[in-house]
Amino acid sequence: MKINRNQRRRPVTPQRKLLLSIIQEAQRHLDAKELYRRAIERDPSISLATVYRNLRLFKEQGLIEERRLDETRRYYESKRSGEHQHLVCRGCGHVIEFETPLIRNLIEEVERQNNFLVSRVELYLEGYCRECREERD
Amino acid sequence: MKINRNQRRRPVTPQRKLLLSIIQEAQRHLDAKELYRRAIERDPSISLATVYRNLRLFKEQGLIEERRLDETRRYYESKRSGEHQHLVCRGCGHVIEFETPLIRNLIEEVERQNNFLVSRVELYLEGYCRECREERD
DNA sequence: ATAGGTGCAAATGGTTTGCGAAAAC
DNA sequence: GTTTTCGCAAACCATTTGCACCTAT
Repeated sequence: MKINRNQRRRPVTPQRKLLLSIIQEAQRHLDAKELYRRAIERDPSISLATVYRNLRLFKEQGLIEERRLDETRRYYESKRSGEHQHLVCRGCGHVIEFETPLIRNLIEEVERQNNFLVSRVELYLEGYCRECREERD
Repeated sequence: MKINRNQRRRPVTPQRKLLLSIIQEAQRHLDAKELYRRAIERDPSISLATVYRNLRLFKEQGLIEERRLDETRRYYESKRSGEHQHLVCRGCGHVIEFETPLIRNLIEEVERQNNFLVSRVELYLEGYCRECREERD
């Protein structure tokens, strides 16, 4: 049986421990630079390349999720149990997470209609939150 | 009254005509390089910078839609009437477009629950098409 | 006449990679 | 002792931009 990249032996390095714990403690989604900034406070010699390499590894191992919340960067967050999606305000940039059971129905319908097996779902909604709508008066 | 960028006078240049007609005739989503390749066949002196500048303009004017169908590039397509989403096969890379009324319900629920006004929807589904599933035997 | 567009080449910015030294197992 | 990772600097690649010239109105 072929052993794929994700199942290979993976040494536990201090850098990996540090990065993963920062991601898990974080309240918000982090991009690579922000993760690097936080990591450097605890290990000043860590490099940005290591951050990128390990983000890729964690993603392949299914430990974190990658999201695109704007046009430029990729954001990461620790993988949690509930499937959730994001709502981004064009006014203040605030990111709201939400869950809805309706998305499962939708996926089932799409799978049936297209004879497709869905393995990844990313729903991105953009608009205006209440505060930003009220401000526009 | 302030005139915003999208309402300013916009000369019709041969480059713009060419680019827009290529996008409208295209069956598939095009990225900037592919659009450039096709444009150069009809106007060998057109530049990639002009392609990018006009893609941005067309997008701001609402003539085309921008989508992310993979991790690297941005893809563009002519804006059509029906709201539709994309299903991308991880096996063969094939892109299936679909529509479903369920997504409107979903958005209404999300708007109600979060007191949010949604202005852009992007649902990205990834998985395996029938052919690619059958091949894995 | 003039605001706006074009082509070119250089810059930008997020991400990836080659390499020799160092660490994990 | 062998395999994998690390830090560094350079490379990559899609996209953007400064500039001098050109074109649509």
